[in-house]
Amino acid sequence: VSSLRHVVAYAPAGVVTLALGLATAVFRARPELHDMDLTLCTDTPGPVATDLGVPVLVRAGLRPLSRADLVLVLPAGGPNADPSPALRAALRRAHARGAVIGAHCAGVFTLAGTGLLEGRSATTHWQYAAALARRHPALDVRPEALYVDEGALVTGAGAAAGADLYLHLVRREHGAALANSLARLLVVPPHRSGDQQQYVELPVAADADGDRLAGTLAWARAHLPENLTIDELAAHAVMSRRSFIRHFQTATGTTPHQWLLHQRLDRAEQLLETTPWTVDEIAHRTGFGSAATLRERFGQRRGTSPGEYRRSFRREAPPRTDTGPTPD
DNA sequence: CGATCAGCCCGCCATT
DNA sequence: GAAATGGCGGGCTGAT
Repeated sequence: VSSLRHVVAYAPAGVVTLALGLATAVFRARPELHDMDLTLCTDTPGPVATDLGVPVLVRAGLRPLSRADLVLVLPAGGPNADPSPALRAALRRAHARGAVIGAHCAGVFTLAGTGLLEGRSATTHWQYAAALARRHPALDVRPEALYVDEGALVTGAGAAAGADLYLHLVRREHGAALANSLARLLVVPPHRSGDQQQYVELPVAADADGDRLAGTLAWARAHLPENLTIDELAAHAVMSRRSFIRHFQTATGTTPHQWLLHQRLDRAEQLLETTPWTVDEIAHRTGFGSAATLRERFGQRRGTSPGEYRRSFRREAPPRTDTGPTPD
C-alpha cells in the first residue's frame, strides 16, 4: 500500500478555481502536518483560463503525471471535454502504475473519457448525472452519492464535494487524525460518508430551530461516551421524539442513530491511531457498550478489525507528533 | 451463529 | 388552507 506522497492536480482550460483552492488547501496548506506535495499541471504549460476570468499560471505540462501517486482531475466550468490523446495516455499509464485517480463534478467526464471507469460506479454533480450516463452507457452513475470509492478510482459530486472527496482520500491513505486536523483548518465537517445524499439541506442561517439542533449536535458529541438515547437528544432540543427525527434528517441527511454511530466510529478510529489504549478502553470511551460491538461495526466500515487497522496504520504512517519534527 | 429483546424510525393521521 | 407537530403502531435494526 503506497502512502500517496506525490499529488498532481490536472487543471483543464476553464478550471473551477474553487476546486483548485480546495486541492491546495487540503494537500498543501500545512506541510508540517504531512509529507505530501502538490504539483499543478495542464496540457501545455502557461496561463490557464479559469472560471473567474483571471488566468492561472501553470508551469508544468503533463510530465508530472508519470510520477504521481495521486492524480486529481479538476473540473472545468461545464462538463469537461474528453481528454486529449496525450492526457488520456498519461492517465491510463498512471492508473496502470498503481496511482489513485480522483475526479469530481465536471472532472468526472475527463476521467470517464479515458475508459478507465468502464463498468464501474461513479458519481458527479447531480445536474451532470444524466449527461454522463448518456455519454458513457457502460458506467454505473450514482447521482445520489457524495463520492464513490472504487479503490484506485474515486469520483465525487458537485463543487464543494471536492472537499469531501479530498478529505476522504486523506483519511483513507493517511488516517482520520490528519483528515480531521485538515478539516478543522478548513472549518468543514470532518467526515461525510459517501452514500449520503447530495442535496442535503444545510442547516440554514441560524434561526432558532437551527440553533437548537446545532446545539444538540455539539452537546451529543461532547457526551458520546454516554448511552445517549434518541429521547434524551430530543429532550435536549426541546422537541418531541418524532419532530426531532424529522428535523435531524432534513438538516444532516442521516438519522440520529446513524449519525451517532458515525461520530463514535470516527473517534474510535482517531484514538486507535493516536493512543496506545486497548480496544476495550477505546470502546468504552467512545460510547460502545462493549469491545465486541465496536469490532462488529468497525469491521462493517473498514473491512478489518480495530487491532489490524492500528497495526497497518502504524506500519505505513509512523507516529506523528504534534510537537516534534517528523522522522523523515 | 442464532435467539431474544430493546430501541429506532417511518408511514399515517389527528391536531395545532 | 398550508405547514408543522407529535402520538401511535409496527416493521426492522442493532445489542447482548
